[in-house]
Amino acid sequence: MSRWEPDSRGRLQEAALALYSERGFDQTTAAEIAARAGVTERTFFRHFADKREVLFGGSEILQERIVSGVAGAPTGHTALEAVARGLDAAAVMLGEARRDLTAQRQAVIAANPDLQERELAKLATYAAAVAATLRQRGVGELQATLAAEAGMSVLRVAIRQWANGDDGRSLPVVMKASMAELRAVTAGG
Amino acid sequence: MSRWEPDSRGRLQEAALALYSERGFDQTTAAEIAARAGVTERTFFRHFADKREVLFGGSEILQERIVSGVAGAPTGHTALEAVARGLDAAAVMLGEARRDLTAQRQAVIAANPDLQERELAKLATYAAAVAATLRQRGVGELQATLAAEAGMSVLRVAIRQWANGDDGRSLPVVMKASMAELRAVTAGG
DNA sequence: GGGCTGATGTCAGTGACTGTCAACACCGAG
DNA sequence: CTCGGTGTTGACAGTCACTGACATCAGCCC
Repeated sequence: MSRWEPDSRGRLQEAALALYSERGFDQTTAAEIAARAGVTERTFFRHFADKREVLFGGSEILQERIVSGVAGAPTGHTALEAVARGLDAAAVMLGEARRDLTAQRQAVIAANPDLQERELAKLATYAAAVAATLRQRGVGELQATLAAEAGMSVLRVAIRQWANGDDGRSLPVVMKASMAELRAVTAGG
Repeated sequence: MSRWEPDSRGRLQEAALALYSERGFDQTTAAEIAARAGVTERTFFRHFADKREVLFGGSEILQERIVSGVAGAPTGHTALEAVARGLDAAAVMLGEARRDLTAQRQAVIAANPDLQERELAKLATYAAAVAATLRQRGVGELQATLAAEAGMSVLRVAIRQWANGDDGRSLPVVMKASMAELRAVTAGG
């Protein structure tokens, strides 16, 4: 048997989500999260760069999925069509997660400005990666940036709608509908 | 004569921009900024909520200009056309600022992830205000959000291009060109 | 003159985050 | 099997962002 329980990182993520939900982000100290996970505060900061990052564990993987989706789009696709492919990939991955956990996480983020900042930063990172991928496909710098950022806006509103659970539509369906709205609004609607 | 020099807020902003440029954001303490401005650290935090906020002094005014531009658009205008009006207003206001100072500020922000997060948050605030204004004009929630966020993407890329000073175009002109790119990319280009 | 207000100074305190060193389970080489 | 390297964690001290509470004092109104 190990000297320590395994997966301290995962326990820290669970503990943080629970405590942030119960008391709120500001009223939770890193030491409390660590204690709940059975480790020390120092270990918390070895796994996560700061108090916010613990809520964004899977973001690298999600980014990779999105980029792969964009890169895998047929050559004939326009920039926005390629972005839509990436969003489909994201929707599939996120749709596999438990919607209640996603909703809980979104609620925590919505309750705190610092966490909202971090989420925006993550989406901006995705957008930059998508834009770089589009450029490799021959899209101009400016159009690549705009298409990628518009796509991330679509991603955000779709996730918000889906997590709210107002309707029974799956995330991929909501995502496609949101993308259609973007096309409508910029087409002159 | 006053007990203290007037405009401590303005002096703090100047001192912060200078020190952030010289040493970098992380290598500058709030106490150092305060000392350079001739006040105490406590006074710094009375004027600015945190170390980052000192770089975003005029954001409320800019937001007001953008919203006024959107609200003042003719009734017949589409959502995106109204957003373009707001961007024009922003371009006029920002275009009056010294481009070198804007470039210096952008360079400081570009060099630090925390400052980039704050900038994204400011743009998101503008987007939310614009979306609310669009909704008052009868635009649906989803389209209002997407049009507003796409507009803020245009604002960001236009400011970046203008601050870089690669060409001699004025900010309003760059802004219009960027908006045209957005229309092109979502129209199927 | 006297009290009120607003901006500032002073000081103590909390908590986020970091650097450093030690401890110890694990694992591969010999 | 033993030994040394490796990876994860604990322990501890330290810096700095940020806050709350109270004192100070110029300007203003009466």
